[in-house]
Amino acid sequence: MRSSPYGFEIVENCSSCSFRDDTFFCSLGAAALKAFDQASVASVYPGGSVLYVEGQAARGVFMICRGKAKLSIASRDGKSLITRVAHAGELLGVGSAILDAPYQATVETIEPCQIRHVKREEFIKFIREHADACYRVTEQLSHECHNANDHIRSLGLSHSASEKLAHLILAWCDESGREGATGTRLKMMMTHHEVSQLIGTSRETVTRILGEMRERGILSIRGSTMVIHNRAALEAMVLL
Amino acid sequence: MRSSPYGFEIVENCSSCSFRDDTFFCSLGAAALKAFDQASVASVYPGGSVLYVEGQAARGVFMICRGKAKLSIASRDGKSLITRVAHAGELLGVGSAILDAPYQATVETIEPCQIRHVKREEFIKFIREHADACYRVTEQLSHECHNANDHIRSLGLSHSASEKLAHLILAWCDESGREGATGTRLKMMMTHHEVSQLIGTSRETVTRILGEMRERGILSIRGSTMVIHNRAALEAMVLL
DNA sequence: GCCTCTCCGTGACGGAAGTCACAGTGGCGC
DNA sequence: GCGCCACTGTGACTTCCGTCACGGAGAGGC
Repeated sequence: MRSSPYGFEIVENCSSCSFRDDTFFCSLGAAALKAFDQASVASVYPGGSVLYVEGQAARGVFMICRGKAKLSIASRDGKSLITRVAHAGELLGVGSAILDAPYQATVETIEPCQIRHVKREEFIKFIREHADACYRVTEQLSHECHNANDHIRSLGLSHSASEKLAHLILAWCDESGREGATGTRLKMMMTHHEVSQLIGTSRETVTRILGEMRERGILSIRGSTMVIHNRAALEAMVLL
Repeated sequence: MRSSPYGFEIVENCSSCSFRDDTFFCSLGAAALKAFDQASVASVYPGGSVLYVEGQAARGVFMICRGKAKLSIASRDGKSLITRVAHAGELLGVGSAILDAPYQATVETIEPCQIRHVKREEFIKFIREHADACYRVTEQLSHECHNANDHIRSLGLSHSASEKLAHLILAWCDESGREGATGTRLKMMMTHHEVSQLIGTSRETVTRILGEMRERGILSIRGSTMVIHNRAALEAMVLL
Protein backbone atom coordinates (compact mmCIF):
# COMPACT_ATOMS: atom_id res chain seq x y z
CA MET A 1 0.00 0.00 0.00
CA ARG A 2 1.00 3.55 -0.66
CA SER A 3 -0.35 6.51 1.23
CA SER A 4 -2.17 9.28 -0.54
CA PRO A 5 -2.74 12.97 0.12
CA TYR A 6 -6.47 12.28 0.54
CA GLY A 7 -6.43 10.79 4.00
CA PHE A 8 -6.75 7.14 3.13
CA GLU A 9 -4.50 4.33 1.96
CA ILE A 10 -4.30 3.42 -1.67
CA VAL A 11 -5.24 -0.22 -1.97
CA GLU A 12 -3.45 -1.92 -4.83
CA ASN A 13 -4.71 -5.38 -4.15
CA CYS A 14 -8.35 -6.40 -3.89
CA SER A 15 -7.66 -9.45 -1.74
CA SER A 16 -6.26 -7.35 1.07
CA CYS A 17 -8.68 -4.45 0.62
CA SER A 18 -10.26 -3.20 3.82
CA PHE A 19 -12.88 -0.94 2.21
CA ARG A 20 -14.97 -3.83 0.95
CA ASP A 21 -17.96 -5.15 2.82
CA ASP A 22 -20.48 -7.67 1.65
CA THR A 23 -22.78 -5.12 0.04
CA PHE A 24 -20.03 -4.33 -2.44
CA PHE A 25 -20.10 -5.54 -6.00
CA CYS A 26 -16.62 -6.96 -5.45
CA SER A 27 -17.66 -9.10 -2.52
CA LEU A 28 -16.69 -12.20 -4.45
CA GLY A 29 -15.03 -15.54 -3.91
CA ALA A 30 -11.23 -15.68 -3.83
CA ALA A 31 -10.80 -16.85 -7.42
CA ALA A 32 -13.14 -14.28 -8.94
CA LEU A 33 -11.69 -11.57 -6.76
CA LYS A 34 -8.21 -12.35 -7.94
CA ALA A 35 -9.36 -12.23 -11.56
CA PHE A 36 -11.08 -8.91 -10.95
CA ASP A 37 -7.95 -7.59 -9.33
CA GLN A 38 -5.83 -8.61 -12.28
CA ALA A 39 -8.21 -7.18 -14.86
CA SER A 40 -8.51 -3.82 -13.13
CA VAL A 41 -6.33 -0.82 -12.48
CA ALA A 42 -6.53 1.19 -9.28
CA SER A 43 -6.33 4.95 -9.11
CA VAL A 44 -7.24 7.78 -6.80
CA TYR A 45 -9.13 10.89 -7.86
CA PRO A 46 -9.65 14.12 -5.97
CA GLY A 47 -13.17 15.46 -5.56
CA GLY A 48 -14.56 17.09 -8.69
CA SER A 49 -12.85 14.73 -11.14
CA VAL A 50 -14.81 13.58 -14.12
CA LEU A 51 -14.62 9.83 -14.65
CA TYR A 52 -16.48 9.84 -17.93
CA VAL A 53 -18.78 12.01 -19.93
CA GLU A 54 -22.21 11.30 -21.30
CA GLY A 55 -22.11 10.35 -24.97
CA GLN A 56 -18.59 8.88 -24.93
CA ALA A 57 -18.24 5.32 -26.15
CA ALA A 58 -18.22 3.03 -23.11
CA ARG A 59 -14.57 2.13 -22.83
CA GLY A 60 -14.98 0.31 -19.54
CA VAL A 61 -16.51 0.14 -16.09
CA PHE A 62 -15.55 1.94 -12.89
CA MET A 63 -15.72 0.42 -9.44
CA ILE A 64 -16.01 2.91 -6.59
CA CYS A 65 -13.85 1.39 -3.83
CA ARG A 66 -14.18 4.44 -1.66
CA GLY A 67 -15.90 7.82 -1.93
CA LYS A 68 -19.00 9.12 -3.70
CA ALA A 69 -19.75 10.29 -7.19
CA LYS A 70 -22.53 12.25 -8.82
CA LEU A 71 -24.20 11.05 -12.02
CA SER A 72 -25.81 13.67 -14.18
CA ILE A 73 -27.21 14.25 -17.64
CA ALA A 74 -27.28 17.53 -19.50
CA SER A 75 -29.26 19.08 -22.32
CA ARG A 76 -27.68 21.04 -25.10
CA ASP A 77 -28.64 24.38 -23.60
CA GLY A 78 -26.65 23.68 -20.46
CA LYS A 79 -29.45 22.64 -18.13
CA SER A 80 -28.42 19.58 -16.18
CA LEU A 81 -30.14 16.96 -14.10
CA ILE A 82 -28.54 14.85 -11.39
CA THR A 83 -29.77 11.31 -11.78
CA ARG A 84 -28.28 9.89 -8.62
CA VAL A 85 -25.35 9.79 -6.24
CA ALA A 86 -23.32 6.58 -6.33
CA HIS A 87 -21.61 5.29 -3.19
CA ALA A 88 -18.68 3.05 -2.48
CA GLY A 89 -19.31 -0.50 -3.63
CA GLU A 90 -21.06 0.44 -6.83
CA LEU A 91 -20.00 -0.38 -10.33
CA LEU A 92 -20.57 2.43 -12.82
CA GLY A 93 -21.05 2.26 -16.56
CA VAL A 94 -21.94 -1.39 -16.51
CA GLY A 95 -25.15 -1.08 -18.53
CA SER A 96 -23.44 0.85 -21.30
CA ALA A 97 -20.48 -1.51 -21.31
CA ILE A 98 -22.72 -4.54 -21.73
CA LEU A 99 -24.74 -3.00 -24.55
CA ASP A 100 -21.63 -1.40 -26.06
CA ALA A 101 -23.57 1.86 -26.13
CA PRO A 102 -22.41 5.35 -25.22
CA TYR A 103 -22.36 6.27 -21.54
CA GLN A 104 -25.70 7.78 -20.59
CA ALA A 105 -24.47 10.05 -17.83
CA THR A 106 -21.52 12.11 -16.76
CA VAL A 107 -19.84 10.95 -13.57
CA GLU A 108 -18.05 13.37 -11.31
CA THR A 109 -16.51 12.52 -7.94
CA ILE A 110 -17.84 14.64 -5.09
CA GLU A 111 -15.11 13.69 -2.66
CA PRO A 112 -11.72 12.02 -2.96
CA CYS A 113 -12.31 8.56 -4.39
CA GLN A 114 -10.45 5.35 -4.90
CA ILE A 115 -11.56 3.82 -8.17
CA ARG A 116 -10.75 0.63 -10.03
CA HIS A 117 -11.17 0.66 -13.76
CA VAL A 118 -11.71 -2.34 -16.02
CA LYS A 119 -11.68 -2.19 -19.80
CA ARG A 120 -14.90 -3.18 -21.48
CA GLU A 121 -13.64 -6.30 -23.24
CA GLU A 122 -11.91 -7.57 -20.15
CA PHE A 123 -14.95 -6.89 -18.05
CA ILE A 124 -17.24 -8.82 -20.37
CA LYS A 125 -14.75 -11.69 -20.40
CA PHE A 126 -14.56 -11.54 -16.61
CA ILE A 127 -18.29 -11.82 -16.02
CA ARG A 128 -18.69 -14.50 -18.66
CA GLU A 129 -16.09 -16.57 -16.87
CA HIS A 130 -17.27 -15.93 -13.32
CA ALA A 131 -20.94 -16.69 -12.87
CA ASP A 132 -20.83 -15.26 -9.39
CA ALA A 133 -19.71 -11.88 -10.67
CA CYS A 134 -22.31 -12.03 -13.40
CA TYR A 135 -25.02 -12.49 -10.81
CA ARG A 136 -23.61 -9.52 -8.92
CA VAL A 137 -23.99 -7.50 -12.08
CA THR A 138 -27.66 -8.41 -12.28
CA GLU A 139 -28.03 -7.14 -8.72
CA GLN A 140 -26.23 -3.90 -9.49
CA LEU A 141 -28.36 -3.31 -12.57
CA SER A 142 -31.54 -4.17 -10.69
CA HIS A 143 -30.69 -1.49 -8.18
CA GLU A 144 -30.06 1.01 -10.95
CA CYS A 145 -33.39 0.21 -12.56
CA HIS A 146 -35.11 0.52 -9.24
CA ASN A 147 -33.61 3.94 -8.63
CA ALA A 148 -34.36 5.10 -12.13
CA ASN A 149 -37.98 4.05 -11.83
CA ASP A 150 -38.35 5.92 -8.58
CA HIS A 151 -36.94 8.96 -10.25
CA ILE A 152 -39.38 8.60 -13.14
CA ARG A 153 -42.24 8.34 -10.69
CA SER A 154 -41.14 11.48 -8.92
CA LEU A 155 -40.56 13.49 -12.09
CA GLY A 156 -43.56 12.33 -14.02
CA LEU A 157 -46.26 11.85 -11.46
CA SER A 158 -45.91 14.70 -9.02
CA HIS A 159 -48.13 17.73 -9.26
CA SER A 160 -45.85 20.33 -7.80
CA ALA A 161 -42.28 21.13 -6.92
CA SER A 162 -43.11 20.91 -3.20
CA GLU A 163 -44.28 17.37 -3.65
CA LYS A 164 -41.01 16.38 -5.28
CA LEU A 165 -38.96 18.13 -2.64
CA ALA A 166 -40.94 16.55 0.19
CA HIS A 167 -40.44 13.17 -1.46
CA LEU A 168 -36.71 13.77 -1.67
CA ILE A 169 -36.41 14.85 1.96
CA LEU A 170 -38.32 11.78 3.08
CA ALA A 171 -35.98 9.58 1.06
CA TRP A 172 -33.02 11.28 2.72
CA CYS A 173 -34.52 10.67 6.15
CA ASP A 174 -34.88 6.98 5.44
CA GLU A 175 -31.40 6.62 4.07
CA SER A 176 -29.30 8.78 6.36
CA GLY A 177 -31.48 10.47 8.96
CA ARG A 178 -30.64 10.12 12.65
CA GLU A 179 -33.43 10.33 15.18
CA GLY A 180 -32.98 13.13 17.72
CA ALA A 181 -35.02 14.76 20.46
CA THR A 182 -36.64 17.37 18.23
CA GLY A 183 -36.96 15.21 15.14
CA THR A 184 -34.91 13.53 12.45
CA ARG A 185 -31.50 15.13 11.89
CA LEU A 186 -30.02 15.21 8.43
CA LYS A 187 -26.76 16.46 6.93
CA MET A 188 -27.43 18.46 3.78
CA MET A 189 -24.56 17.71 1.49
CA MET A 190 -26.01 19.58 -1.45
CA THR A 191 -26.59 23.18 -2.35
CA HIS A 192 -30.06 24.36 -3.28
CA HIS A 193 -28.90 24.47 -6.85
CA GLU A 194 -27.95 20.80 -6.79
CA VAL A 195 -31.21 19.90 -5.12
CA SER A 196 -33.05 21.71 -7.87
CA GLN A 197 -31.17 19.66 -10.45
CA LEU A 198 -32.14 16.53 -8.59
CA ILE A 199 -35.86 17.22 -8.71
CA GLY A 200 -35.94 19.14 -11.97
CA THR A 201 -36.95 22.63 -10.92
CA SER A 202 -35.19 25.96 -10.40
CA ARG A 203 -32.87 26.98 -7.58
CA GLU A 204 -35.20 29.76 -6.46
CA THR A 205 -38.13 27.40 -6.17
CA VAL A 206 -36.14 25.12 -3.87
CA THR A 207 -35.15 28.07 -1.67
CA ARG A 208 -38.74 29.30 -1.54
CA ILE A 209 -40.24 25.93 -0.71
CA LEU A 210 -37.68 25.26 2.01
CA GLY A 211 -38.40 28.72 3.41
CA GLU A 212 -42.09 27.95 3.45
CA MET A 213 -41.56 24.60 5.16
CA ARG A 214 -39.46 26.33 7.77
CA GLU A 215 -42.19 28.89 8.31
CA ARG A 216 -44.78 26.17 8.78
CA GLY A 217 -42.57 24.54 11.40
CA ILE A 218 -42.13 21.37 9.40
CA LEU A 219 -38.35 21.57 9.53
CA SER A 220 -35.51 23.84 10.56
CA ILE A 221 -32.08 24.38 9.08
CA ARG A 222 -28.94 25.52 10.79
CA GLY A 223 -25.74 25.46 8.82
CA SER A 224 -25.66 22.24 6.92
CA THR A 225 -27.92 20.22 9.21
CA MET A 226 -31.61 19.99 8.68
CA VAL A 227 -34.01 18.79 11.38
CA ILE A 228 -37.38 17.41 10.35
CA HIS A 229 -39.92 18.14 13.09
CA ASN A 230 -43.07 17.04 11.35
CA ARG A 231 -42.60 14.05 9.14
CA ALA A 232 -46.32 13.51 8.81
CA ALA A 233 -46.75 16.91 7.17
CA LEU A 234 -44.18 15.98 4.55
CA GLU A 235 -45.88 12.66 3.93
CA ALA A 236 -49.19 14.41 3.49
CA MET A 237 -47.69 16.52 0.70
CA VAL A 238 -46.73 13.44 -1.27
CA LEU A 239 -49.38 11.67 -3.28
CA LEU A 240 -46.94 9.59 -5.27
CA MET B 1 -49.61 -27.52 -29.79
CA ARG B 2 -53.11 -26.38 -29.13
CA SER B 3 -54.83 -23.69 -31.09
CA SER B 4 -56.23 -20.63 -29.38
CA PRO B 5 -59.03 -18.18 -30.12
CA TYR B 6 -56.43 -15.41 -30.55
CA GLY B 7 -55.16 -16.29 -33.96
CA PHE B 8 -51.92 -17.98 -33.05
CA GLU B 9 -50.76 -21.33 -31.81
CA ILE B 10 -50.13 -21.94 -28.15
CA VAL B 11 -46.57 -23.12 -27.81
CA GLU B 12 -46.16 -25.52 -24.93
CA ASN B 13 -42.56 -26.30 -25.55
CA CYS B 14 -39.74 -23.79 -25.81
CA SER B 15 -37.53 -26.05 -27.90
CA SER B 16 -40.03 -26.15 -30.74
CA CYS B 17 -41.15 -22.53 -30.37
CA SER B 18 -41.33 -20.58 -33.59
CA PHE B 19 -41.83 -17.12 -32.05
CA ARG B 20 -38.30 -16.89 -30.77
CA ASP B 21 -35.54 -15.11 -32.64
CA ASP B 22 -32.07 -14.33 -31.43
CA THR B 23 -32.98 -11.00 -29.91
CA PHE B 24 -35.16 -12.86 -27.42
CA PHE B 25 -34.13 -13.39 -23.83
CA CYS B 26 -34.79 -17.09 -24.30
CA SER B 27 -32.43 -17.41 -27.22
CA LEU B 28 -30.36 -19.88 -25.23
CA GLY B 29 -28.44 -23.10 -25.69
CA ALA B 30 -30.38 -26.38 -25.75
CA ALA B 31 -29.68 -27.30 -22.12
CA ALA B 32 -30.57 -23.92 -20.66
CA LEU B 33 -33.62 -23.71 -22.88
CA LYS B 34 -34.84 -27.04 -21.65
CA ALA B 35 -34.36 -25.96 -18.06
CA PHE B 36 -36.22 -22.73 -18.74
CA ASP B 37 -38.98 -24.68 -20.36
CA GLN B 38 -39.31 -26.97 -17.38
CA ALA B 39 -39.26 -24.15 -14.85
CA SER B 40 -41.89 -22.11 -16.62
CA VAL B 41 -45.60 -22.35 -17.32
CA ALA B 42 -47.14 -21.13 -20.55
CA SER B 43 -50.40 -19.28 -20.79
CA VAL B 44 -52.28 -17.03 -23.15
CA TYR B 45 -53.90 -13.76 -22.16
CA PRO B 46 -56.33 -11.61 -24.10
CA GLY B 47 -55.56 -7.93 -24.58
CA GLY B 48 -56.20 -5.83 -21.48
CA SER B 49 -55.16 -8.51 -18.97
CA VAL B 50 -53.16 -7.42 -15.99
CA LEU B 51 -50.10 -9.61 -15.40
CA TYR B 52 -49.13 -7.97 -12.15
CA VAL B 53 -49.74 -4.83 -10.19
CA GLU B 54 -47.29 -2.31 -8.84
CA GLY B 55 -46.59 -2.85 -5.15
CA GLN B 56 -47.25 -6.60 -5.13
CA ALA B 57 -44.46 -8.79 -3.85
CA ALA B 58 -42.51 -10.07 -6.84
CA ARG B 59 -43.71 -13.64 -7.10
CA GLY B 60 -41.95 -14.33 -10.35
CA VAL B 61 -40.94 -13.20 -13.81
CA PHE B 62 -42.92 -13.09 -17.03
CA MET B 63 -41.53 -13.82 -20.44
CA ILE B 64 -43.45 -12.29 -23.36
CA CYS B 65 -43.30 -14.95 -26.06
CA ARG B 66 -45.67 -13.05 -28.28
CA GLY B 67 -47.59 -9.79 -28.08
CA LYS B 68 -47.06 -6.45 -26.38
CA ALA B 69 -47.67 -5.14 -22.91
CA LYS B 70 -47.84 -1.70 -21.34
CA LEU B 71 -45.96 -0.91 -18.13
CA SER B 72 -47.31 1.89 -16.01
CA ILE B 73 -47.09 3.42 -12.58
CA ALA B 74 -49.84 5.27 -10.76
CA SER B 75 -50.09 7.79 -7.97
CA ARG B 76 -52.62 7.55 -5.20
CA ASP B 77 -54.90 10.16 -6.77
CA GLY B 78 -55.36 8.04 -9.88
CA LYS B 79 -52.95 9.83 -12.22
CA SER B 80 -50.92 7.30 -14.12
CA LEU B 81 -47.75 7.33 -16.18
CA ILE B 82 -46.84 4.80 -18.86
CA THR B 83 -43.18 3.93 -18.42
CA ARG B 84 -42.77 1.86 -21.55
CA VAL B 85 -44.22 -0.70 -23.90
CA ALA B 86 -42.60 -4.12 -23.74
CA HIS B 87 -42.42 -6.31 -26.84
CA ALA B 88 -42.09 -10.01 -27.48
CA GLY B 89 -38.77 -11.36 -26.29
CA GLU B 90 -38.64 -9.33 -23.10
CA LEU B 91 -38.57 -10.64 -19.59
CA LEU B 92 -40.64 -8.59 -17.15
CA GLY B 93 -40.24 -8.23 -13.42
CA VAL B 94 -36.64 -9.40 -13.38
CA GLY B 95 -35.25 -6.50 -11.36
CA SER B 96 -37.85 -6.89 -8.64
CA ALA B 97 -37.45 -10.66 -8.58
CA ILE B 98 -33.70 -10.41 -8.13
CA LEU B 99 -33.94 -7.83 -5.35
CA ASP B 100 -36.97 -9.57 -3.84
CA ALA B 101 -38.66 -6.18 -3.86
CA PRO B 102 -42.22 -5.28 -4.82
CA TYR B 103 -42.99 -4.87 -8.50
CA GLN B 104 -42.47 -1.27 -9.52
CA ALA B 105 -45.00 -1.12 -12.29
CA THR B 106 -48.32 -2.51 -13.39
CA VAL B 107 -48.23 -4.61 -16.54
CA GLU B 108 -51.21 -4.85 -18.83
CA THR B 109 -51.29 -6.65 -22.16
CA ILE B 110 -52.34 -4.45 -25.05
CA GLU B 111 -52.97 -7.28 -27.45
CA PRO B 112 -53.40 -11.03 -27.10
CA CYS B 113 -50.19 -12.37 -25.62
CA GLN B 114 -48.48 -15.65 -25.04
CA ILE B 115 -46.63 -15.51 -21.75
CA ARG B 116 -44.40 -17.88 -19.82
CA HIS B 117 -44.24 -17.44 -16.10
CA VAL B 118 -41.44 -18.58 -13.78
CA LYS B 119 -41.62 -18.47 -10.00
CA ARG B 120 -39.05 -16.26 -8.33
CA GLU B 121 -37.14 -18.98 -6.51
CA GLU B 122 -36.97 -21.16 -9.57
CA PHE B 123 -35.88 -18.27 -11.70
CA ILE B 124 -33.03 -17.34 -9.36
CA LYS B 125 -31.98 -20.98 -9.27
CA PHE B 126 -32.17 -21.14 -13.05
CA ILE B 127 -29.92 -18.14 -13.67
CA ARG B 128 -27.46 -19.21 -11.00
CA GLU B 129 -27.11 -22.55 -12.72
CA HIS B 130 -26.99 -21.26 -16.28
CA ALA B 131 -24.35 -18.59 -16.76
CA ASP B 132 -25.59 -17.98 -20.24
CA ALA B 133 -29.05 -17.08 -19.02
CA CYS B 134 -27.54 -14.92 -16.30
CA TYR B 135 -25.68 -12.94 -18.93
CA ARG B 136 -28.92 -12.56 -20.87
CA VAL B 137 -30.44 -11.09 -17.73
CA THR B 138 -27.70 -8.48 -17.55
CA GLU B 139 -28.53 -7.55 -21.14
CA GLN B 140 -32.23 -7.32 -20.41
CA LEU B 141 -31.61 -5.15 -17.35
CA SER B 142 -29.16 -2.96 -19.24
CA HIS B 143 -31.86 -2.27 -21.79
CA GLU B 144 -34.32 -1.42 -19.08
CA CYS B 145 -31.88 1.00 -17.49
CA HIS B 146 -31.18 2.55 -20.82
CA ASN B 147 -34.87 3.12 -21.46
CA ALA B 148 -35.47 4.43 -17.99
CA ASN B 149 -32.63 6.91 -18.31
CA ASP B 150 -33.99 8.18 -21.59
CA HIS B 151 -37.33 8.66 -19.96
CA ILE B 152 -35.73 10.56 -17.09
CA ARG B 153 -33.96 12.80 -19.56
CA SER B 154 -37.18 13.54 -21.36
CA LEU B 155 -39.21 14.18 -18.20
CA GLY B 156 -36.61 16.11 -16.28
CA LEU B 157 -34.76 18.09 -18.86
CA SER B 158 -37.35 19.31 -21.30
CA HIS B 159 -38.71 22.82 -21.10
CA SER B 160 -42.12 22.28 -22.57
CA ALA B 161 -44.71 19.72 -23.43
CA SER B 162 -44.08 20.29 -27.14
CA GLU B 163 -40.46 19.35 -26.68
CA LYS B 164 -41.40 16.07 -25.03
CA LEU B 165 -43.99 15.29 -27.67
CA ALA B 166 -41.58 16.09 -30.51
CA HIS B 167 -39.01 13.84 -28.86
CA LEU B 168 -41.52 11.03 -28.63
CA ILE B 169 -42.60 11.34 -32.25
CA LEU B 170 -38.99 11.29 -33.38
CA ALA B 171 -38.41 8.14 -31.34
CA TRP B 172 -41.42 6.56 -32.99
CA CYS B 173 -40.11 7.50 -36.44
CA ASP B 174 -36.81 5.80 -35.70
CA GLU B 175 -38.38 2.70 -34.32
CA SER B 176 -41.31 2.07 -36.60
CA GLY B 177 -41.55 4.80 -39.22
CA ARG B 178 -41.73 3.92 -42.91
CA GLU B 179 -40.41 6.37 -45.47
CA GLY B 180 -42.98 7.49 -47.99
CA ALA B 181 -43.26 10.07 -50.77
CA THR B 182 -44.59 12.85 -48.54
CA GLY B 183 -42.59 11.97 -45.44
CA THR B 184 -42.29 9.34 -42.75
CA ARG B 185 -45.46 7.34 -42.18
CA LEU B 186 -46.34 6.14 -38.72
CA LYS B 187 -49.14 4.06 -37.22
CA MET B 188 -50.46 5.74 -34.07
CA MET B 189 -51.38 2.92 -31.77
CA MET B 190 -52.19 5.16 -28.85
CA THR B 191 -54.91 7.59 -27.96
CA HIS B 192 -54.05 11.17 -27.04
CA HIS B 193 -54.77 10.25 -23.48
CA GLU B 194 -52.18 7.47 -23.50
CA VAL B 195 -49.66 9.73 -25.17
CA SER B 196 -50.19 12.27 -22.44
CA GLN B 197 -49.49 9.59 -19.85
CA LEU B 198 -46.31 8.71 -21.68
CA ILE B 199 -44.90 12.22 -21.59
CA GLY B 200 -46.49 13.34 -18.33
CA THR B 201 -48.89 16.05 -19.45
CA SER B 202 -52.63 16.36 -19.94
CA ARG B 203 -54.72 14.97 -22.75
CA GLU B 204 -55.82 18.42 -23.89
CA THR B 205 -52.25 19.59 -24.21
CA VAL B 206 -51.41 16.68 -26.49
CA THR B 207 -54.42 17.44 -28.66
CA ARG B 208 -53.51 21.12 -28.83
CA ILE B 209 -49.86 20.56 -29.66
CA LEU B 210 -50.69 18.03 -32.36
CA GLY B 211 -53.18 20.52 -33.76
CA GLU B 212 -50.55 23.20 -33.82
CA MET B 213 -48.02 20.93 -35.51
CA ARG B 214 -50.61 20.09 -38.13
CA GLU B 215 -51.29 23.77 -38.70
CA ARG B 216 -47.61 24.49 -39.16
CA GLY B 217 -47.42 21.73 -41.76
CA ILE B 218 -44.98 19.65 -39.73
CA LEU B 219 -47.19 16.59 -39.88
CA SER B 220 -50.62 15.42 -40.89
CA ILE B 221 -52.92 12.83 -39.41
CA ARG B 222 -55.56 10.75 -41.14
CA GLY B 223 -57.24 8.06 -39.15
CA SER B 224 -54.59 6.27 -37.21
CA THR B 225 -51.68 7.08 -39.51
CA MET B 226 -49.49 10.09 -39.01
CA VAL B 227 -47.19 11.44 -41.69
CA ILE B 228 -44.21 13.52 -40.67
CA HIS B 229 -43.47 16.06 -43.41
CA ASN B 230 -40.83 18.12 -41.68
CA ARG B 231 -38.60 16.10 -39.47
CA ALA B 232 -36.12 18.95 -39.13
CA ALA B 233 -38.75 21.15 -37.50
CA LEU B 234 -39.36 18.49 -34.88
CA GLU B 235 -35.66 18.12 -34.25
CA ALA B 236 -35.34 21.86 -33.83
CA MET B 237 -37.92 21.74 -31.04
CA VAL B 238 -35.85 19.26 -29.06
CA LEU B 239 -32.91 20.54 -27.05
CA LEU B 240 -32.50 17.37 -25.01
C1' DG C 1 -8.16 44.82 5.96
C1' DC C 2 -10.50 44.19 1.04
C1' DC C 3 -11.90 41.66 -3.00
C1' DT C 4 -14.07 37.83 -5.09
C1' DC C 5 -17.02 33.97 -5.39
C1' DT C 6 -20.48 31.01 -4.22
C1' DC C 7 -24.60 30.36 -1.98
C1' DC C 8 -29.03 31.81 0.05
C1' DG C 9 -33.08 34.75 0.26
C1' DT C 10 -36.92 37.63 -1.94
C1' DG C 11 -39.73 40.45 -5.01
C1' DA C 12 -42.08 41.14 -9.52
C1' DC C 13 -43.70 39.47 -13.81
C1' DG C 14 -45.21 36.60 -17.48
C1' DG C 15 -46.05 32.52 -19.85
C1' DA C 16 -46.90 27.60 -20.24
C1' DA C 17 -49.98 24.35 -19.32
C1' DG C 18 -53.39 22.11 -16.08
C1' DT C 19 -58.35 22.13 -15.32
C1' DC C 20 -63.15 22.48 -16.38
C1' DA C 21 -66.71 22.52 -19.56
C1' DC C 22 -68.78 21.31 -23.65
C1' DA C 23 -69.32 20.22 -28.72
C1' DG C 24 -68.49 17.32 -32.49
C1' DT C 25 -67.30 12.66 -34.53
C1' DG C 26 -66.86 8.02 -35.55
C1' DG C 27 -67.28 3.21 -34.43
C1' DC C 28 -70.07 -0.52 -32.55
C1' DG C 29 -73.90 -3.13 -30.83
C1' DC C 30 -78.46 -4.21 -31.54
C1' DG D 1 -81.94 3.27 -38.07
C1' DC D 2 -80.67 4.81 -32.86
C1' DG D 3 -78.16 5.21 -28.74
C1' DC D 4 -73.94 4.71 -26.41
C1' DC D 5 -69.29 5.48 -25.64
C1' DA D 6 -64.58 6.58 -26.33
C1' DC D 7 -61.97 9.81 -28.56
C1' DT D 8 -60.80 14.37 -30.41
C1' DG D 9 -61.06 19.34 -30.65
C1' DT D 10 -61.54 24.12 -28.53
C1' DG D 11 -62.40 27.97 -25.47
C1' DA D 12 -61.86 30.38 -20.90
C1' DC D 13 -59.73 30.74 -16.64
C1' DT D 14 -56.23 30.23 -13.21
C1' DT D 15 -52.20 28.80 -11.00
C1' DC D 16 -47.65 27.36 -10.57
C1' DC D 17 -43.19 28.23 -11.30
C1' DG D 18 -39.30 29.72 -14.31
C1' DT D 19 -36.82 33.84 -15.14
C1' DC D 20 -34.72 38.16 -14.15
C1' DA D 21 -32.99 41.15 -10.86
C1' DC D 22 -30.88 42.36 -6.82
C1' DG D 23 -29.23 42.28 -1.80
C1' DG D 24 -26.84 40.09 1.78
C1' DA D 25 -23.96 36.53 4.17
C1' DG D 26 -20.11 33.64 4.63
C1' DA D 27 -15.71 31.61 3.10
C1' DG D 28 -11.39 31.88 1.34
C1' DG D 29 -7.24 34.25 -0.78
C1' DC D 30 -3.66 37.54 -0.22
